[in-house]
Amino acid sequence: MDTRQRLLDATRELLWQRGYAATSPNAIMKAARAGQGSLYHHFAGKEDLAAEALRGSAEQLREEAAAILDGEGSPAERIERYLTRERDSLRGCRIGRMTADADVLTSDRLRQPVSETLAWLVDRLAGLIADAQAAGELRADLDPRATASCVASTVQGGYVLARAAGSTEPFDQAITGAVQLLRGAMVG
Amino acid sequence: MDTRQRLLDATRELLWQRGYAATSPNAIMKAARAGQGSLYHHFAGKEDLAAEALRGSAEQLREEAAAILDGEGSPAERIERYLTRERDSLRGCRIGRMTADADVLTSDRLRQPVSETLAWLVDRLAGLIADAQAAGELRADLDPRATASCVASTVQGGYVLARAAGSTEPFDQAITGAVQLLRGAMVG
DNA sequence: GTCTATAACCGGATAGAC
DNA sequence: GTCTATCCGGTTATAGAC
Repeated sequence: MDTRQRLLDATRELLWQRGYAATSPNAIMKAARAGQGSLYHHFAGKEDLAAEALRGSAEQLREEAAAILDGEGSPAERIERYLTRERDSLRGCRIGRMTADADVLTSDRLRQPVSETLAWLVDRLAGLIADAQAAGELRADLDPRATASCVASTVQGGYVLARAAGSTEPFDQAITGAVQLLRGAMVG
Repeated sequence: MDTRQRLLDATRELLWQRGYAATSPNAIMKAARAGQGSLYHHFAGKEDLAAEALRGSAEQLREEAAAILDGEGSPAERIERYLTRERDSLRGCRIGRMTADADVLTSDRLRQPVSETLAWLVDRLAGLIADAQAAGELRADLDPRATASCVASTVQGGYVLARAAGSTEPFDQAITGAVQLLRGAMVG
C-alpha cells in the first residue's frame, strides 16, 4: 500500500476514534509510518487530508447500509435487518460522531460528507417505509419521513447511551425498543 | 456573582459548545473575565474545574427532566410531553455531547456525571412506561427498559441528525416518529 | 484572591536539502 | 517523494509579587 493511502487510512481511523480537532497531523504520521514531508506533499494540510478521509468513510458507510437496505427481503424485513445489524456500538458511528466537532460543522468541506450521508440514510429509510406501507406491511398512518428519522436517531442515540455507560447493553436495548414499536405498527 | 461561580458558568457553557478537549483554560478565563491566578486558586486545574461544572450541568438536566417526568398528567402523557418538550436541538445535549470526547470517557471524574445522568433518565422513563402499562394505557407486550432506551436514544440521535443537517427539522421529525409509534402502541 | 512572568511542551505549517 | 530543521502561536501549569 502506498504512503498516500496509508495516510488516508490512518486519518479515517483517528477521526473515528478521536474526532477532527483532537487528531494531530503528528499522530496521523505516526500511525501511517509516514514523515512530515509525505503528508504535506500529498495533501494541502490537515483539513484537506481529513476531508478526503471523511469522504471515504462516508462512502463505506453508504455501501454497507445499501447492502442491507437494497438487499433481499420485504421492505419491513430490511428495515428491521438494518436496525439489528451487528455493530461495534462502543466505537459509535464514524460519521455521526463528527457532529460533536465544532470545527467540522464550520467547515463546508468537512461537513458536507457528514450531512449528505445522514440525509441519504434517512431518505432511503423513508422510501423503504413508504414501500412497506404500499405493500400493506406497515400501517398507513405513519409518516414515512418521521418514522425514518426516528429509526436513524435510535441508532445514533444508542451509541451515545452505550458510550456513556461503557457497555453495549443500552444500545441493544434501544434497538430492541425500536423493533418492538415497529412490529406493533405492522398490519395484521 | 463571585469569580468562582463565573468560572463554573463559563466552563459549563464552553463544555456544551466545544467539548472538553477543545476548551482551554484560557478561553474559560476570558469568558469568565477572570485571571489565571483566580482559576488556579479556586480549582486544581482544568479537569477539576470541568468535573465540577459537569456535575452542575448534570444536576440541571435532571431537574428539568424530572419536572416533566414527575409532573402532572398520566404516565403516557408525561412520556409524550418529555419527547415533545421544546429543545434547542442545534445545540445538542450538554451531557450526551460529552460521549464524543475521548478524554471525558477515560477520566472517571468526568465520565461519572455523564453515565449516571443518562442511566437515571432511562431508569425513570422505564418506570413511567411500566406505570403506563399498569394503568392500561400502553400495551403490555413492550419491554419497559427497551422502550425507554429507544425514547432516550431518539432524542440523543435527533440532535446528531439536526446538527449534521444544520437544521432543526430532522430532530422534530424524529420526535414525531417516536410519538406516532408510541401512540400506535396505546391500548384502545 | 488576584496579578504577571515564565516554563515546557505540542500544534500546524513552511523551507530547503537530498 | 521524503527528510530534517525551523517557525510561530497556543496549551496547561507553576512561581512569586502584590
